Amino acid sequence: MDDCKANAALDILIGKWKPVILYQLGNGGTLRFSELQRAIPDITKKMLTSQLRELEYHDIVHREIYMQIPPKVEYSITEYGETLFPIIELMHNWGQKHVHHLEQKYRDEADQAAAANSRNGA
Amino acid sequence: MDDCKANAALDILIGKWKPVILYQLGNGGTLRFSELQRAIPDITKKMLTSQLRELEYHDIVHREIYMQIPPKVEYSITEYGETLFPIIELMHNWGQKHVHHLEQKYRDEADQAAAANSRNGA
DNA sequence: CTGCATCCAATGAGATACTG
DNA sequence: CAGTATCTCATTGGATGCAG
Repeated sequence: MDDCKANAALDILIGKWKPVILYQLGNGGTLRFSELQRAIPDITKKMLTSQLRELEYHDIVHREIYMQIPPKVEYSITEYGETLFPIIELMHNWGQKHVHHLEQKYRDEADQAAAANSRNGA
Repeated sequence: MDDCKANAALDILIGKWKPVILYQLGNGGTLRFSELQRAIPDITKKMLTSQLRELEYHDIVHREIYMQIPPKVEYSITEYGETLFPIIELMHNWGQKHVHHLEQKYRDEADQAAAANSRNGA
């Protein structure tokens, strides 16, 4: 058979901001919408909303709405969502080594945006 | 520190066909361009080429060119590329469970909604 | 404060035809 | 056989403004 089930996991992580959001929530515990926005300065409201909705759909994050004025909404990782973290950590560690590996291989070449981005983030 | 290094790993797997290609190569060992194409019927030559090039750039697959007529090119996983497989397998297993998890979640919710409806005399 | 609607730019992906 | 070139369409991401 094919390995397309890996795509199921991939789908959840794909999206420019999903890993960062997951990191923030896995770290800060429960965060409000505005706190997330402050923690990830470059994200727009639209993106934050849509990415959160997708994660919510997949039962990775929980959305708690407080019916009050002004509105207050809190996001947190679900218990189920925690099971995703070992994978993220594995990817994180591998990715870290990989950056070195590529650097070594292409020492003199200016490399592409993808690798450059992850370096700039550090 | 942030988790953006996970993106480095993610970048490699992202792309509609990368996981399938990796699966085929991790499985069939060394394959020619045309063999890959036959193994993945829906892929176009363009996509196959571009995805392979990206994987090659990241040193995940090796491209062996035989200078002859007709041309012959063989692709295989590099030793380094092998180190990526534990991650893929983890994602695969998780993804498999996740499909069930989602099915159950949304089936249960549908059931509850149905039950609620009949209670309301709808 | 949280989030939706709209409009727009950039990228990804597919179809088809051509080449050494 | 193993690609490249070009064109088109779909999806994603981003900026801005409005609304409850």
